[in-house]
Amino acid sequence: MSNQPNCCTPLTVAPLDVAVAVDGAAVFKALADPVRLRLLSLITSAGHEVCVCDLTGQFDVSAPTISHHLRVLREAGLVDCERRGTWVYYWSVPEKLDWMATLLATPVPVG
Amino acid sequence: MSNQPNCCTPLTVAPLDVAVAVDGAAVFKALADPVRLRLLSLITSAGHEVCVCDLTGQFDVSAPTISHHLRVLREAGLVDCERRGTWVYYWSVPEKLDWMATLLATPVPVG
DNA sequence: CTACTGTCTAGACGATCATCGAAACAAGCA
DNA sequence: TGCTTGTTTCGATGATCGTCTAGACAGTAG
Repeated sequence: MSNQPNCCTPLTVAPLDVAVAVDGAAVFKALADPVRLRLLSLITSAGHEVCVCDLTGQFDVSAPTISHHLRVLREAGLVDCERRGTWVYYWSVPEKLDWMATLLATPVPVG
Repeated sequence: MSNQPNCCTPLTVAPLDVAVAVDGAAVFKALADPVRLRLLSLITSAGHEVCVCDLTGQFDVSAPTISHHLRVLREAGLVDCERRGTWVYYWSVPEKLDWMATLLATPVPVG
Protein backbone atom coordinates (compact mmCIF):
# COMPACT_ATOMS: atom_id res chain seq x y z
CA MET A 1 0.00 0.00 0.00
CA SER A 2 1.58 3.22 -1.17
CA ASN A 3 1.21 6.24 1.01
CA GLN A 4 1.68 9.37 -1.07
CA PRO A 5 -0.51 12.25 0.01
CA ASN A 6 -1.27 13.18 -3.59
CA CYS A 7 -1.53 9.94 -5.40
CA CYS A 8 -1.49 10.25 -9.07
CA THR A 9 -3.64 11.09 -11.99
CA PRO A 10 -7.34 11.11 -11.19
CA LEU A 11 -9.33 8.13 -12.33
CA THR A 12 -11.25 10.43 -14.65
CA VAL A 13 -8.21 11.61 -16.55
CA ALA A 14 -6.24 8.51 -17.44
CA PRO A 15 -6.62 4.76 -16.97
CA LEU A 16 -5.49 3.73 -13.54
CA ASP A 17 -2.26 1.86 -13.16
CA VAL A 18 -2.87 -1.66 -11.87
CA ALA A 19 -0.94 -1.04 -8.65
CA VAL A 20 -2.83 2.18 -7.96
CA ALA A 21 -6.10 0.37 -8.61
CA VAL A 22 -5.19 -2.28 -6.06
CA ASP A 23 -4.30 0.36 -3.48
CA GLY A 24 -7.38 2.40 -4.22
CA ALA A 25 -9.72 -0.55 -4.08
CA ALA A 26 -8.34 -1.49 -0.67
CA VAL A 27 -9.11 1.96 0.70
CA PHE A 28 -12.56 2.06 -0.88
CA LYS A 29 -13.25 -1.34 0.63
CA ALA A 30 -12.62 0.15 4.05
CA LEU A 31 -15.42 2.62 3.34
CA ALA A 32 -17.76 0.04 1.87
CA ASP A 33 -19.67 -0.42 5.09
CA PRO A 34 -22.24 1.97 6.58
CA VAL A 35 -20.90 1.57 10.10
CA ARG A 36 -17.35 2.38 9.02
CA LEU A 37 -18.48 5.30 6.90
CA ARG A 38 -20.34 6.77 9.86
CA LEU A 39 -17.42 6.08 12.17
CA LEU A 40 -15.06 7.91 9.85
CA SER A 41 -17.55 10.73 9.56
CA LEU A 42 -17.94 11.04 13.31
CA ILE A 43 -14.19 11.04 13.84
CA THR A 44 -13.35 13.38 10.99
CA SER A 45 -16.11 15.91 11.45
CA ALA A 46 -15.36 16.22 15.15
CA GLY A 47 -12.23 18.16 14.24
CA HIS A 48 -10.38 16.63 17.17
CA GLU A 49 -9.65 13.19 18.54
CA VAL A 50 -12.60 11.13 19.68
CA CYS A 51 -12.85 8.59 22.47
CA VAL A 52 -14.08 5.12 21.51
CA CYS A 53 -16.46 5.35 24.43
CA ASP A 54 -18.23 8.21 22.65
CA LEU A 55 -18.62 6.15 19.50
CA THR A 56 -20.00 2.81 20.63
CA GLY A 57 -23.22 4.31 21.95
CA GLN A 58 -24.19 5.64 18.54
CA PHE A 59 -24.47 2.24 16.88
CA ASP A 60 -26.64 -0.81 17.26
CA VAL A 61 -23.71 -3.21 17.17
CA SER A 62 -21.58 -4.57 19.96
CA ALA A 63 -18.38 -2.95 21.19
CA PRO A 64 -16.16 -5.66 19.72
CA THR A 65 -17.74 -5.01 16.34
CA ILE A 66 -16.99 -1.29 16.62
CA SER A 67 -13.43 -2.16 17.57
CA HIS A 68 -13.17 -4.39 14.52
CA HIS A 69 -14.41 -1.64 12.20
CA LEU A 70 -12.03 0.89 13.74
CA ARG A 71 -9.19 -1.50 13.12
CA VAL A 72 -10.18 -1.80 9.45
CA LEU A 73 -10.19 1.99 9.12
CA ARG A 74 -6.83 2.16 10.88
CA GLU A 75 -5.24 -0.51 8.69
CA ALA A 76 -6.49 1.36 5.64
CA GLY A 77 -4.62 4.43 6.87
CA LEU A 78 -7.77 6.51 7.27
CA VAL A 79 -7.53 6.98 11.03
CA ASP A 80 -4.95 6.57 13.74
CA CYS A 81 -5.28 6.09 17.47
CA GLU A 82 -3.55 6.24 20.83
CA ARG A 83 -4.35 4.89 24.26
CA ARG A 84 -4.16 7.42 27.06
CA GLY A 85 -4.96 5.88 30.38
CA THR A 86 -8.20 3.97 30.31
CA TRP A 87 -9.46 5.34 27.04
CA VAL A 88 -8.40 5.07 23.42
CA TYR A 89 -8.66 8.10 21.18
CA TYR A 90 -9.03 8.11 17.40
CA TRP A 91 -8.38 10.87 14.90
CA SER A 92 -8.57 10.95 11.12
CA VAL A 93 -5.72 11.17 8.62
CA PRO A 94 -6.81 13.89 6.18
CA GLU A 95 -4.07 13.08 3.68
CA LYS A 96 -5.73 9.76 3.00
CA LEU A 97 -9.11 11.34 2.45
CA ASP A 98 -7.49 13.81 0.07
CA TRP A 99 -5.85 10.92 -1.72
CA MET A 100 -9.24 9.41 -2.43
CA ALA A 101 -10.89 12.69 -3.28
CA THR A 102 -8.13 13.31 -5.81
CA LEU A 103 -8.62 9.88 -7.29
CA LEU A 104 -12.31 10.62 -7.87
CA ALA A 105 -12.03 14.26 -8.79
CA THR A 106 -13.25 15.50 -12.12
CA PRO A 107 -10.50 17.82 -13.33
CA VAL A 108 -12.76 20.67 -14.41
CA PRO A 109 -16.41 21.00 -13.47
CA VAL A 110 -17.63 21.30 -17.03
CA GLY A 111 -19.62 24.53 -17.09
CA MET B 1 -30.57 4.61 -3.07
CA SER B 2 -30.93 8.36 -3.47
CA ASN B 3 -29.77 9.97 -6.64
CA GLN B 4 -29.07 13.63 -6.05
CA PRO B 5 -26.12 14.96 -8.01
CA ASN B 6 -24.88 16.91 -5.01
CA CYS B 7 -25.56 14.70 -2.09
CA CYS B 8 -25.29 16.42 1.15
CA THR B 9 -22.82 17.64 3.67
CA PRO B 10 -19.37 16.19 3.20
CA LEU B 11 -18.36 13.45 5.55
CA THR B 12 -15.67 15.74 6.89
CA VAL B 13 -18.03 18.49 7.96
CA ALA B 14 -20.81 16.79 9.88
CA PRO B 15 -21.65 13.25 10.96
CA LEU B 16 -23.28 11.34 8.17
CA ASP B 17 -26.96 10.58 8.34
CA VAL B 18 -27.57 6.86 8.60
CA ALA B 19 -29.43 6.72 5.29
CA VAL B 20 -26.67 8.62 3.50
CA ALA B 21 -24.09 6.30 5.03
CA VAL B 22 -25.96 3.29 3.68
CA ASP B 23 -26.17 4.82 0.22
CA GLY B 24 -22.56 5.92 0.29
CA ALA B 25 -21.27 2.57 1.47
CA ALA B 26 -23.10 0.86 -1.37
CA VAL B 27 -21.39 3.04 -3.94
CA PHE B 28 -17.98 2.67 -2.30
CA LYS B 29 -18.49 -1.07 -2.30
CA ALA B 30 -18.84 -0.92 -6.06
CA LEU B 31 -15.36 0.60 -6.20
CA ALA B 32 -13.87 -1.78 -3.67
CA ASP B 33 -12.39 -4.05 -6.32
CA PRO B 34 -9.30 -3.39 -8.44
CA VAL B 35 -10.93 -4.70 -11.60
CA ARG B 36 -13.97 -2.47 -11.18
CA LEU B 37 -11.85 0.55 -10.33
CA ARG B 38 -9.82 0.06 -13.49
CA LEU B 39 -12.96 -0.55 -15.54
CA LEU B 40 -14.47 2.69 -14.31
CA SER B 41 -11.21 4.46 -14.98
CA LEU B 42 -10.98 3.11 -18.52
CA ILE B 43 -14.58 4.07 -19.26
CA THR B 44 -14.45 7.49 -17.63
CA SER B 45 -11.08 8.62 -18.87
CA ALA B 46 -11.91 7.65 -22.43
CA GLY B 47 -14.21 10.66 -22.60
CA HIS B 48 -16.64 8.76 -24.76
CA GLU B 49 -18.50 5.47 -24.69
CA VAL B 50 -16.41 2.32 -24.72
CA CYS B 51 -17.17 -1.06 -26.27
CA VAL B 52 -17.02 -4.06 -23.94
CA CYS B 53 -14.87 -5.76 -26.56
CA ASP B 54 -12.18 -3.14 -25.91
CA LEU B 55 -12.25 -3.79 -22.16
CA THR B 56 -12.07 -7.54 -21.78
CA GLY B 57 -8.64 -7.82 -23.34
CA GLN B 58 -7.07 -5.59 -20.69
CA PHE B 59 -7.78 -7.96 -17.82
CA ASP B 60 -6.72 -11.42 -16.81
CA VAL B 61 -10.24 -12.54 -16.02
CA SER B 62 -12.88 -14.12 -18.21
CA ALA B 63 -15.46 -12.16 -20.18
CA PRO B 64 -18.34 -13.20 -17.89
CA THR B 65 -16.40 -11.84 -14.95
CA ILE B 66 -15.96 -8.51 -16.72
CA SER B 67 -19.66 -8.53 -17.49
CA HIS B 68 -20.41 -9.17 -13.81
CA HIS B 69 -18.23 -6.25 -12.70
CA LEU B 70 -19.80 -3.95 -15.26
CA ARG B 71 -23.20 -4.89 -13.92
CA VAL B 72 -22.11 -3.99 -10.40
CA LEU B 73 -20.90 -0.59 -11.61
CA ARG B 74 -24.15 -0.09 -13.50
CA GLU B 75 -26.34 -1.04 -10.55
CA ALA B 76 -24.37 1.40 -8.42
CA GLY B 77 -25.27 4.15 -10.89
CA LEU B 78 -21.67 4.78 -11.87
CA VAL B 79 -21.99 3.77 -15.51
CA ASP B 80 -24.73 3.11 -18.00
CA CYS B 81 -24.81 1.11 -21.19
CA GLU B 82 -26.61 0.46 -24.45
CA ARG B 83 -26.49 -2.30 -27.00
CA ARG B 84 -26.03 -1.16 -30.57
CA GLY B 85 -25.98 -4.06 -32.95
CA THR B 86 -23.52 -6.70 -31.95
CA TRP B 87 -21.69 -4.62 -29.38
CA VAL B 88 -22.54 -3.10 -26.03
CA TYR B 89 -21.22 0.33 -25.15
CA TYR B 90 -20.62 1.71 -21.66
CA TRP B 91 -20.22 5.29 -20.52
CA SER B 92 -19.77 6.81 -17.09
CA VAL B 93 -22.23 8.90 -15.08
CA PRO B 94 -20.17 11.87 -13.86
CA GLU B 95 -22.86 13.02 -11.42
CA LYS B 96 -22.28 9.90 -9.36
CA LEU B 97 -18.54 10.45 -9.27
CA ASP B 98 -19.14 14.02 -8.17
CA TRP B 99 -21.48 12.75 -5.49
CA MET B 100 -18.70 10.66 -4.03
CA ALA B 101 -16.05 13.31 -4.45
CA THR B 102 -18.30 15.71 -2.57
CA LEU B 103 -18.81 13.19 0.19
CA LEU B 104 -15.05 12.90 0.67
CA ALA B 105 -14.12 16.50 0.06
CA THR B 106 -12.33 18.48 2.71
CA PRO B 107 -14.11 21.84 2.71
CA VAL B 108 -11.02 24.01 2.80
CA PRO B 109 -7.49 22.77 2.17
CA VAL B 110 -6.08 24.10 5.42
CA GLY B 111 -3.16 26.27 4.35
C1' DC C 1 -32.79 -21.33 -41.67
C1' DT C 2 -27.91 -22.21 -40.04
C1' DA C 3 -23.45 -20.81 -38.47
C1' DC C 4 -20.82 -17.61 -36.02
C1' DT C 5 -19.47 -13.78 -32.82
C1' DG C 6 -20.17 -10.86 -28.81
C1' DT C 7 -22.36 -10.40 -24.43
C1' DC C 8 -25.04 -11.74 -20.52
C1' DT C 9 -27.22 -15.13 -17.16
C1' DA C 10 -27.23 -19.27 -14.16
C1' DG C 11 -25.26 -22.17 -10.96
C1' DA C 12 -21.38 -23.62 -8.25
C1' DC C 13 -17.09 -23.23 -5.58
C1' DG C 14 -13.71 -21.41 -2.38
C1' DA C 15 -12.47 -17.12 -0.07
C1' DT C 16 -13.53 -13.21 2.51
C1' DC C 17 -16.58 -10.44 5.52
C1' DA C 18 -19.71 -8.75 9.42
C1' DT C 19 -21.17 -9.99 13.50
C1' DC C 20 -21.41 -12.13 17.88
C1' DG C 21 -20.14 -14.08 22.67
C1' DA C 22 -16.39 -15.23 25.50
C1' DA C 23 -12.13 -14.30 27.09
C1' DA C 24 -7.85 -11.62 27.50
C1' DC C 25 -5.58 -7.30 28.27
C1' DA C 26 -4.95 -2.42 30.18
C1' DA C 27 -5.60 0.95 33.54
C1' DG C 28 -7.59 3.06 37.63
C1' DC C 29 -9.01 2.53 42.43
C1' DA C 30 -9.77 0.52 47.02
C1' DT D 1 -3.77 -7.79 46.23
C1' DG D 2 -8.26 -7.83 44.16
C1' DC D 3 -12.46 -5.46 41.83
C1' DT D 4 -14.39 -2.66 38.08
C1' DT D 5 -14.61 -0.48 33.66
C1' DG D 6 -13.04 0.21 28.87
C1' DT D 7 -11.06 -1.94 24.85
C1' DT D 8 -9.18 -5.48 21.99
C1' DT D 9 -8.40 -10.29 20.49
C1' DC D 10 -10.07 -14.98 19.57
C1' DG D 11 -13.00 -18.42 17.52
C1' DA D 12 -17.21 -19.51 15.33
C1' DT D 13 -21.20 -18.82 12.19
C1' DG D 14 -23.98 -17.31 8.43
C1' DA D 15 -23.85 -14.15 4.52
C1' DT D 16 -21.68 -12.09 0.67
C1' DC D 17 -18.14 -11.82 -2.94
C1' DG D 18 -15.07 -12.93 -7.06
C1' DT D 19 -14.34 -16.15 -10.21
C1' DC D 20 -15.16 -19.94 -13.13
C1' DT D 21 -17.68 -23.08 -16.71
C1' DA D 22 -21.62 -23.98 -19.31
C1' DG D 23 -25.24 -22.37 -21.58
C1' DA D 24 -28.64 -18.80 -23.21
C1' DC D 25 -29.59 -14.68 -25.78
C1' DA D 26 -28.85 -10.87 -29.41
C1' DG D 27 -27.34 -9.69 -33.73
C1' DT D 28 -24.83 -10.35 -38.36
C1' DA D 29 -23.84 -12.78 -42.53
C1' DG D 30 -24.32 -16.50 -45.60
